[in-house]
Amino acid sequence: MSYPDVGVAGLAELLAGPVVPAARGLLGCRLSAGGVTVRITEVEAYAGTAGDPASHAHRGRTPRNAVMFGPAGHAYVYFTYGMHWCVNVVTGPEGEASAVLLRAGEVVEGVEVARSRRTAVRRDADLARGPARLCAALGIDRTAYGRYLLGDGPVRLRPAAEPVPDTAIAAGPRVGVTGAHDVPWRFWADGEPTVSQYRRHVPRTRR
DNA sequence: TGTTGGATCGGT
DNA sequence: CCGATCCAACAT
Repeated sequence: MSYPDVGVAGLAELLAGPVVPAARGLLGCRLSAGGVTVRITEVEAYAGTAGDPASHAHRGRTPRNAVMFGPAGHAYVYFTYGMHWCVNVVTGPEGEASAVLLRAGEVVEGVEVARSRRTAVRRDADLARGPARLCAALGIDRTAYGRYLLGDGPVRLRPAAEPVPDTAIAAGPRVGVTGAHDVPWRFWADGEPTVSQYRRHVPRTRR
């Protein structure tokens, strides 16, 4: 199965631009890896060093976030909470370090494979409902770090078969971030059962 | 070299 | 609500 080059080129152009339109445009796009394809239903935009305290690139370039400073269309994969992987699509021009976190998706191909990686799941809608669950369903880990997503590699991002219309996109504060609660940079396809549950960030007091 | 807490999840 | 479980980032 292949997609028209013109669609991929259009997506590349979108990702090379400002992060908020890129985030909105990623809704409905398809991400394939490890024998599973998801239709993206929820994302979050992160600005680079440009005053976004929630961004992993906020304090400048480090080995972990280095790929964010490169060209758009590459995967920024990070490990968190000692056990989970999450994936972002790098956006904007080189040096800007903006990215879009893929928070949730609907599994549209490879449901059985996804289920084999997510054995605790009951409903199909929960297979990729949450950023770490999405990576688990697709088998994405550190080996996907820095990969270009619009080529013929093992992790592929493709344009939406049916783009999510602007009127069907809801927005709200980002999940799990310590500050910037007033910035509505979480976007989701309204009414989708695959969208992750909103949890306000609660700092831990003890360990 | 040591300390701290995180763009989470699943079970209770 | 809590515990799991690693490691990046920063302080010393």
